Amino acid sequence: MRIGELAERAGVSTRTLRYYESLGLLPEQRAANGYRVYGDDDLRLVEQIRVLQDFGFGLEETRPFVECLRSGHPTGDSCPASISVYRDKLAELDALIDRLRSVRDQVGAQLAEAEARLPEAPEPLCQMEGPRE
Amino acid sequence: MRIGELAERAGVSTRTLRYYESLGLLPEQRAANGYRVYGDDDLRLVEQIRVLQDFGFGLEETRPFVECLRSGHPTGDSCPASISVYRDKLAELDALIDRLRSVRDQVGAQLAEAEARLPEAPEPLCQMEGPRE
DNA sequence: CCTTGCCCTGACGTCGGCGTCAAGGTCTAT
DNA sequence: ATAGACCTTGACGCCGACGTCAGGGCAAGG
Repeated sequence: MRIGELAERAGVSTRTLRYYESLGLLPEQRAANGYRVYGDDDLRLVEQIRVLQDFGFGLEETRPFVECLRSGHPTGDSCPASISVYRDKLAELDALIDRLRSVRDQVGAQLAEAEARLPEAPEPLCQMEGPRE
Repeated sequence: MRIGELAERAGVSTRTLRYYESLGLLPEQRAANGYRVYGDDDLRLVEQIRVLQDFGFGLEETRPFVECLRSGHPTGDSCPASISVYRDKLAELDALIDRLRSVRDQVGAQLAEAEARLPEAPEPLCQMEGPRE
């Protein structure tokens, strides 16, 4: 399989695949004419990367998972290094969520306060009261 | 007050203040020698920007608040445009928090699953059982 | 031969919020 | 007069994950 097919099957651009390769996430296998050549296992690598990216992982954080897969393990998280990244991410997420909730509450309070100070025309579409015609 | 003093009082760099000015967030008042000149009300502008930034607002989102203050209102959120930004931000925060919670749960589930598949040496510091010496 | 469709490398652009350096002007104190 | 502390503009650098363009090669069909 060449890069275009892998890109389509994985739902990413060829540019993205070349970028992953430049980071060492994808192998550099080439055909005689210089074209990149991939197998089904490489599709699995890209899928693993995408799943983690959807979770908000940076590409560097996907590296342990990718290397785990490439070393023959059945899943990317079959290795201690991947587990460790999971744990770090969980802690990071918890901290972030807490911060965001705090911010949310503060913004909510500010909004309520500001609305209370500005109790003007919530419905500018109200009717005129003058005589009709 | 010149830019260095305002920067120190506001707890930001002079570069930051010039950047704000380039965005039109701060006024462009100059002394005869070309130096920027600020008043206490400008300190309030910067403080307003900083508070909102800590909440995760982008600089463009602080603009309504800044303009509200500059137009003479007692607080930056005394204007409808600011209220509107508050509302948008609240919705954005709620959506983000929901997404993050979902991700957190998924990552947590993946972690649990991976740990279950890899039930090896949780405590590598366990004692050896061979004969001593 | 020519087009079409794939592939290649290299390099600049994007977004936000500045940091940092360069090269110079201004004001104050000694 | 000169040092030192302040100020000015201009411009490049950074981070991440690519998008996009330029300029060219390879392979197959008509």
